Order: sequence, then C-alpha cells, then structure tokens
Amino acid sequence: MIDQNIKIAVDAIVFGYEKGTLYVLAVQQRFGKLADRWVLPGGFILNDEPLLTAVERELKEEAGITVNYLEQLGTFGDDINRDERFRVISVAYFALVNPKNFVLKADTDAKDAKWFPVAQIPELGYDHNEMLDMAHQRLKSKLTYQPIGFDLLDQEFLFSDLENLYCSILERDIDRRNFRKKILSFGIVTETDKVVKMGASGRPGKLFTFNKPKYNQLVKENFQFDIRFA
Amino acid sequence: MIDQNIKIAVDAIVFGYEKGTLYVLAVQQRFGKLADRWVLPGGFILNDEPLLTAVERELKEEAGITVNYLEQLGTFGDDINRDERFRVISVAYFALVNPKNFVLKADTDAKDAKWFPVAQIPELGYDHNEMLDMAHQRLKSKLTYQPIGFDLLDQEFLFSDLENLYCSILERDIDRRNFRKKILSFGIVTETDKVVKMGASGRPGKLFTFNKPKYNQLVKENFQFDIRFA
DNA sequence: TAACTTTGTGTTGTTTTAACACAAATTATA
DNA sequence: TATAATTTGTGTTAAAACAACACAAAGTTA
Repeated sequence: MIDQNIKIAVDAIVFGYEKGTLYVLAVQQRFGKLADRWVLPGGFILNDEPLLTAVERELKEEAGITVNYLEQLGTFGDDINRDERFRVISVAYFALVNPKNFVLKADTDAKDAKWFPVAQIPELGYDHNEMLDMAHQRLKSKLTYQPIGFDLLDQEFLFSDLENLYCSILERDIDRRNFRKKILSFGIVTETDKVVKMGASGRPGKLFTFNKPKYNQLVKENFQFDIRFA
Repeated sequence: MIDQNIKIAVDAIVFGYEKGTLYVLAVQQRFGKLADRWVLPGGFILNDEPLLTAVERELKEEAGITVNYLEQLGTFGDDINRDERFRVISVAYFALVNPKNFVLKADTDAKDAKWFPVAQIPELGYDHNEMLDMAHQRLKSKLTYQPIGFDLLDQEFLFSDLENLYCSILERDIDRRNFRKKILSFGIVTETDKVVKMGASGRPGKLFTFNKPKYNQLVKENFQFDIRFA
C-alpha cells in the first residue's frame, strides 16, 4: 500500500503589462506560518477538480481575475519544508492578463493582492521566486515564437504599443520599420479605421487588432510565428 | 484541514534510436487492474524523494536503464479513474538513451520491458498515449533548437548517422551538404582521426564526437543551436 | 574488372535580415 | 500664431543566410 503524505497545490505566475512595465501578481497571505508574506496566488486542489480549473478558481478567489492565457509551466516538488504537516508538490501555471480589465480584490484566503513590477519583486514565500524566474524566462522566449503579446494588450492597440511591449519585455532595441514590416507581413494584425490621438503629443496613430481566427487558420497551414532580431 | 485523497506518480517517456527507427520504452504491468497491459515506466514517489530521483529509480527498477537526458515534460492530473482507491496525478518526464548501452531487464513491478517503434506503439494503459504524443512532439521540436540528438547516438558516430537521425525523426529530407556545413560551422562536433568501414559497402567515413564542454561554453557566450531547413 | 555503394566537397541564385533618414500630423510652448 | 517638440508612417540597400544542385574518391560486391 502507498503511504504517501503529500498534498498537491497549484500556483500561478500572472503577468500584466502597462506602459512599458511588466508586472506580476502576488498575494499577501492571511494565515499559516507565512502570514503577511507575499506569495504567488495559488492553493490546494480539490479531489475531483482538474488542475486548470483549480488555478482559475484560485485566481478568482484570491484576486478576482480571469486570465487571457494560461498554460502549465512545470511542477515544483522538492520544497519539502513548505508545510510541517506534509510535503507539498505544486504545479505552476503561466498566465497573461491585461491589468486594465480588472480591479484586484483579495477575497478568501488572501489579505491583499497586488501588482509588483517584475524588476522589483520582493522575496516571496516558498520557492516562488524560482517559479517566477522560470516563468519570466518562458515569457521572454515564447514572445518570440508565439503571438502571446496580444494577450497583454488592449484589444485595439497602437503599433507603438506592440513595439514597446517587445522592447521592454525583451530588454532590447527594435528597429521600428523592420518590426512593423515583419509583423504586417504575417497578415495576422489588422488595421482598423480608428485613429487615436493618444493623449500625448504627436501625430495620431491608427489602431490595430490581432486577428486570432486568421492566425489559427495560418497555423493549420504550417505557419510559424517567429520574430527575433536585433 | 485539507482532505485530499490524491497520490503522485512519475512516468517516463524514454526514447531510443537505432538504425533509422525511433523507439520508446514500455513495460508490461504485473499487478493491478491493468495487469498484462503495456504502460510507460513509472510509479509512485516516496515521501521524501525528489521527483527526478523517483524517475531515475523507477527506470532502474523497471527496466534496468540509466538515461542520457532527462527533463520534465508536464503534469497530467485529470485521469481521475486511473485507480479506484484515489486520484493519481502524474508528472511525466522526457528521456533519451542509447539502447545499445543497456540490456533491458524487467525487475520489481514489471513483468517485461520492451522497446516499441514509436510508429507502432500499441494502446497503452492510463493516459499514456497522450503523454507519448506530447513527448514525441517535444522531441521533434527540441531536436531543432537543442543538440539533444547526440544523446541518442554512440559517443563516436558517422556524419551520416547524425543526418539519418534528423531525417527519420523529423520525417523529412535533408540536403547532406547543407546539413554538414551548418553543423560543422557551429564548432561543437569534432572530427576524430578514426575511420570506419561500417560493415556495409562504400567508402569508409570518419568518426565524429559531440564536444559538450565546447557547446556549454558557447551557450554562455549566447550561442543558439538552431537547425531547421528543408 | 565493372558495377555498386557510401563519403566528401563548392558554387550560385534567391531570400531574409540589418541598418539607416526624412516627411507628415499633431500638441506644447514661446 | 509661429516655432519647437513629439509621435506616426514609410523604402532602399548592402550583407548574411539559405536552398538547390553534381561529381570525384574510396571502398565493397558481383
């Protein structure tokens, strides 16, 4: 007979982006030996609950959000001292959301929920900094070969928004003309006829949208999104 | 209090390659409701055992092998009916080995252990066909951006071996001259002065080796292995 | 010894990438 | 209200990477 004394949790690394800054969602623990510490949102799964459902539930409960993109990141199982009562193995999920779409509200277990700039994240509880690093790495590399940047932006965006997102997350300069040429050549970004004056000074720009059905169709025809350059 | 009734297992998708054919390791179950069925090697983890250690132990126990390459593939948690007594969540690992280095021997729990050509895999127990598909996909894509093919070959190999490995796993033709040029340009494959006459007819070829320290050094200098072409 | 098999090697046209600058439309400021 | 400042929008060109292609050399088999 198996005498495992291990519990399964899910945790989420939720990235948000706004005005050139990449944020990650953390919650402040209300109970337990890490009360008051900031950790990634997450919690134990229910007996008959699929893993994905568990993450979505926790995000709803602890921060009041629903994400745009969610995928499994990896399972972190060796943090044996997370809880005195049992070993905890955690399945970490990578998620993207547009922070503008929600007002964070801590609910059940969480005392508070907050966006931290990734560059200024404090020391988190458990092995959550390690998870965050891995997720941050995943975001950077995935940005180059999957069109996930759009999940961080408004539905309609300026080309400069998209460009700045790539610049700031990948931490390098991008040639505006080459970037635009490449993205437009894919045919997955559509120009709307709306023009916006941005609030700031300068010439107004057109708004664009990501054409997801078109992208899905192209993928079926073996299209490979890929954008890497200096 | 948490009343989870879930157990954690690890499973491994172990690929082997020989003479143009890709194989995967399966074991035949001795006990339980799936007795006699073929499944991927794996089993429950011990309370204080790291996940990686658990996979290595199971591979040793069930098939008598030690792999060349091992990385986490993903966690499959929704196969709620795997066992009547409790839900099982399984962390799947992706592994590569040179089959020549071992004689398979089923040991503790397994009745038999066997290499199946991936193209002719039978229906496996649990959700193991799904895991295999995902691992197969991972192998194909990873082959193009990480030098993992060498973990499937002998330490010394003919250039044609490497080329055939790529051809057969990626299921496409490769231009021999362009392939060789590209691989050699990386500087991570060294020509030995041994010449081998292959057993078959034809001009003897030089043996090559993968220079892993050199590769690791290049990676530090931002080198990116990448080989995709028609 | 002729036929067959496998290794080894270079060139060229095409495509992709990288580098680069200025005019147009608006807002802010003097 | 003119001038400066800001942001959008757009093409060309040189360099690098890629794709396509064929034949001689060294051995084995018939």
